[in-house]
Amino acid sequence: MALNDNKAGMGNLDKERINKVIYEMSKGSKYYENEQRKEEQVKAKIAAQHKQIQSFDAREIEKSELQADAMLAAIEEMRDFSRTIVHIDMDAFYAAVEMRDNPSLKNIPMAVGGSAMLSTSNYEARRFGVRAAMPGFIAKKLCPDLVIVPTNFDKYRQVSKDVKEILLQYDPNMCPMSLDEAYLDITQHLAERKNFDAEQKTFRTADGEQRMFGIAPNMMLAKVCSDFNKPNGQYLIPFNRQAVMDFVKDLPVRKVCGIGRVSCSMLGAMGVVTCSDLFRKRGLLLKLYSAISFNYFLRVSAGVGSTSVQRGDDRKSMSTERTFAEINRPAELFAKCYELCEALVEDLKKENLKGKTITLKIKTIKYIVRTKAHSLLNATQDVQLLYSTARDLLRTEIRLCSPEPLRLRLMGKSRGEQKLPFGAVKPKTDGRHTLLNYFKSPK
DNA sequence: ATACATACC
DNA sequence: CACTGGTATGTAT
Repeated sequence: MALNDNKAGMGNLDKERINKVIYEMSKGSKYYENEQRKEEQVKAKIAAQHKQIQSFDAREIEKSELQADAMLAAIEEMRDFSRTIVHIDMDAFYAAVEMRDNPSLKNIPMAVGGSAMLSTSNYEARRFGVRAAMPGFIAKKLCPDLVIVPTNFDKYRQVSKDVKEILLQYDPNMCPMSLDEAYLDITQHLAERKNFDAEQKTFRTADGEQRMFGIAPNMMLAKVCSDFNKPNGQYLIPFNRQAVMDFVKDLPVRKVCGIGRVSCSMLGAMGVVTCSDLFRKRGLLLKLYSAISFNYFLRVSAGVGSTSVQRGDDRKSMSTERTFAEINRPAELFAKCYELCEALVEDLKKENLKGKTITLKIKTIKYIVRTKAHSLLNATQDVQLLYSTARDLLRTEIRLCSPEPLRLRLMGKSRGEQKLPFGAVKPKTDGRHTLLNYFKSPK
């Protein structure tokens, strides 16, 4: 429940005061109670892990270490310095666009979002501890002069599109991860530019946005780099093994994309804080984690990541969800359910897609989240069929609750991709957490 | 296949 | 007045 200071712009602020304000605003709320419940769950997981660790003997761990070393040798084989990968990240993107369009916002603390939730904040606001994913009303407590500008996605989409146009000149296979970040493989671009100084690569865009670059031999490292030297900095990891190992040596695992708050505490509980700790504890980690996770940890410890920048295949799911003031009367719950089906179908039709697995997501006023899914025999984009499926799932939930009412604050629908029958399996060069990837046959 | 958790922006 | 919304993926059953 404390301030997340993993990100940039939070260097010299009064964390203690900020955390106190956040706590005062949150404590006693249903939200806070749920967060505490979740924290307890994580603690339980750590305790279970601890118990498991105590059941291992030293010889087992040594054996696992040897096995891990063999895996590491295979990873080392795949180490590749032939590509130059760039990760670009538009700093405080939404806020930057708003400041561009209204310069009077430039020198005052400002954030984009609403009183319920902020998407991002400018650097003035960050000085007060105001940051992305913070509710606006808490931000206002931290910084009473904060100006909150409503989100204007269409505008950000347009700017994002303009920037992508430019990036495409550097890499036609450029891979956007969101409106404000992308990976590029500029190997080809560099080869075509003679006398190009690798240490002085710069991108020029006409938009005036600030942006960060990470330049490295792979995507994992490039992403970490782009977070260095904020704001508007760039950071390059030299293309040799020693430089990579030096970089990774003291790098906190939390900085690595894919290792979040929970994984970080689980690892921390066994003394793994930096990437080199992942190597140090490889014997133990092999025994504790799945093959997928362990392989990923080993790669991180070696500073090895994907070198293939390419857009993913088709989308795998599409969803719509909405938060609202409590609803508990069945008639209203069903009406909301129908409304969401309509909204989802509208989105499906925009992309001419159908769904096979319908998932109903609900969040109670205590913030408990439940999902119920049902797979149809055939994919559909028909509102009535979607609704009748979702309605049945909702009815079951209402009955399970009764005679108490089902008291909700959120409802959502999603549709899972129709599984295509003729998928071939191909080995994936990398993947954050996956070893295998499924090829989808074209529609 | 289903449910739930984690992670990312 | 008030703690999002969208997508992917891992883990467990």
